[in-house]
Amino acid sequence: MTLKRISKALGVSITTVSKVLNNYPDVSDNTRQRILDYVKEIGFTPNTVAASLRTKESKIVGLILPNVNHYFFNNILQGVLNSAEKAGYLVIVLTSNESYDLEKKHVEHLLNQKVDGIFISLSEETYNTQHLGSIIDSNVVLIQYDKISKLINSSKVVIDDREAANLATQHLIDRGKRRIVHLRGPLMPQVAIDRFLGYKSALEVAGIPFDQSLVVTCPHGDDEEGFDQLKSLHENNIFFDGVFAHADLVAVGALRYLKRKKIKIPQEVAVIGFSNWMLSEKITPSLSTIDQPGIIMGEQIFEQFARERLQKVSGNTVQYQTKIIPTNLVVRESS
Amino acid sequence: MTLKRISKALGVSITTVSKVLNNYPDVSDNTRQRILDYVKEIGFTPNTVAASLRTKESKIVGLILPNVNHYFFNNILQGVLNSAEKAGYLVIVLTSNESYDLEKKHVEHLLNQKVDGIFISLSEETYNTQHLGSIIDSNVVLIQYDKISKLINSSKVVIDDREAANLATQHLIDRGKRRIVHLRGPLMPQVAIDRFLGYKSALEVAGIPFDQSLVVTCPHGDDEEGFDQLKSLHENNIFFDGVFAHADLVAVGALRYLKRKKIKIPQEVAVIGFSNWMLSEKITPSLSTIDQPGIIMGEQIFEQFARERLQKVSGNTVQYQTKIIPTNLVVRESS
DNA sequence: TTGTAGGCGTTATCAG
DNA sequence: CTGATAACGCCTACAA
Repeated sequence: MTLKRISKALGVSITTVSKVLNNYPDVSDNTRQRILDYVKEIGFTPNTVAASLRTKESKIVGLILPNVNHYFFNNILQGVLNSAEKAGYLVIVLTSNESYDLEKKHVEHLLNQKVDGIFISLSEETYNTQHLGSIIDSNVVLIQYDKISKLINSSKVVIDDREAANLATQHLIDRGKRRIVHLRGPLMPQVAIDRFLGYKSALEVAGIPFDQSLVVTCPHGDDEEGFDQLKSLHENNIFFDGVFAHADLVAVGALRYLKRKKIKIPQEVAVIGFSNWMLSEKITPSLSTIDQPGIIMGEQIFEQFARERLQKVSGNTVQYQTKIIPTNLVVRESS
Repeated sequence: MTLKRISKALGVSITTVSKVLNNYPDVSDNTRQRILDYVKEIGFTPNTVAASLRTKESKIVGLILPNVNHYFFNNILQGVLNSAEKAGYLVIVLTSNESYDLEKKHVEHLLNQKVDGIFISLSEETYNTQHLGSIIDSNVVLIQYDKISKLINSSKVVIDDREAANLATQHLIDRGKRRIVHLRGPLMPQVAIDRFLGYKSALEVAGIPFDQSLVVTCPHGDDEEGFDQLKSLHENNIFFDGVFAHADLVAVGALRYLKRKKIKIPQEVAVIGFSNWMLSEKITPSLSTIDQPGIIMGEQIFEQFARERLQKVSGNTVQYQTKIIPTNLVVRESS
């Protein structure tokens, strides 16, 4: 079914049908009603593809996630989907699997597909950002979230990782801990750096000397790493009474080691994670952590997009904004 | 950048450029190379929207999930994304939130968008299936997965819930348990019914009398329900030595109750869940469960689509297939 | 108030 | 081997 067929069936022009469907005022009530009735009767809805070829507006956005098997990114997805649905937008979802090549390929694909916006959290491999430049050149709205490049001019939605890590470390210090291990993320991405800096600054404020031997990396963020790293510290007789892990799963591994060694949690060693995965409240002892409100972030990502898009089509100058989403300390049994 | 601009820049026709880009053989090597070089130089890629208006092939599929905050559906998503990426397809993701109205709206939206295929797991509210009929009428490939309607003629990808539940119950029986509680899902959807039937048939085969008082529903599938239902059975002095929960999270709640009451797991009561969530191996005691291979299912969903799509465009008659994905019993500490 | 005509960027047919 | 031409379905200045 097309406008053409409808116009033939009713003996009016294609234009008139189109006008009615797009709520143009210059159609007589009589004709309008006739068309509306017929359209409803046959259940017609216009071909979005043709419309977007013409109008250069697809009502589709692309969301690139580093992966989908992560609680935090699920929530981001959920939040974006919520808001997009309300605004009548469709969302194309892609995962970069932390690969720069894939990420770049996805961006190109989305650009060919003429999406109205692209939301991206950079892969851990991404240092070259010219694919982000090409988004901007294509006049497509770019929103960076979570792992962002500060050098690229766009709206951003992030959490204050440094502040959050500071909060977590501060909490352990408040519990009387002074030898706090930091199981940190990989060396490069900004989030891992920021969390490390937050950790360091909390120590500094509390007048606790920084000890490099207490900081070890857990690049994959899984529980094996947490287990192994804590084990090796322990076996090397490095004393510690607190653990701040860059991810809940890593903290779970740490807890597992402590339990195996019958080390009392939190009396002897207190543990705090990062992200507030669903599992962190289900385990024993339940895990203290930093709650990253992923759903809210996802919603904010879309809101930013909608705002910018509006500015763009109404010819106003586009205002980039950086939204910093507050995190919460969640205290449970492990600290 | 468009074909037109390229053709002008090189002094050839639009047609020729298009032919080169689509690997038509009837272009001289010389011209072909010239065009290829230029296209690469300026980094041109054709506008997919225009192409799909013309070819009636969008290279986009729609995936409707009941929700994204469920480990199983995440894996489905992951699997579909994997296969779609390889085949050069884009995936629009939507969640029905178990709402029939939303589901129907999403289907219409996808149809207007002229997607090549729609993959759907029915919401719990869905009994009317005429929106599925309209997918078929639109000549769009429909693949049903997980929660399906048997009445609708389409390819299907499911797990054998009945067999899986039978396996789980059988396992508890093998462990010497005879009074096995079934924490079942809501009354209506087929999956919950099938799991219940599997439970029942395992008892029957083992010659254990079925006791209705051991079967209670946990409609939301969260851990509170598991906890509460087990508590109420226990407090009503209903004896049991095994628990088969319809979801891992429910089983987690059950474990929590047993631990609180210092009931020995698995000696006094053995527990098995369903789905193999990530958390089920992280908790103590780790949870025995049925592994639903979501990623494989997702990949199969896309493969089915690709197969059917090929049959359709090559003019062959379409063969509907039902793929039953085998599940695995995962034995851990709780049983 | 209604309709004509041109074009969005691509692909497919067919003639040269 | 190359290119002119029409068409996909819709929107929108502009003319009637």
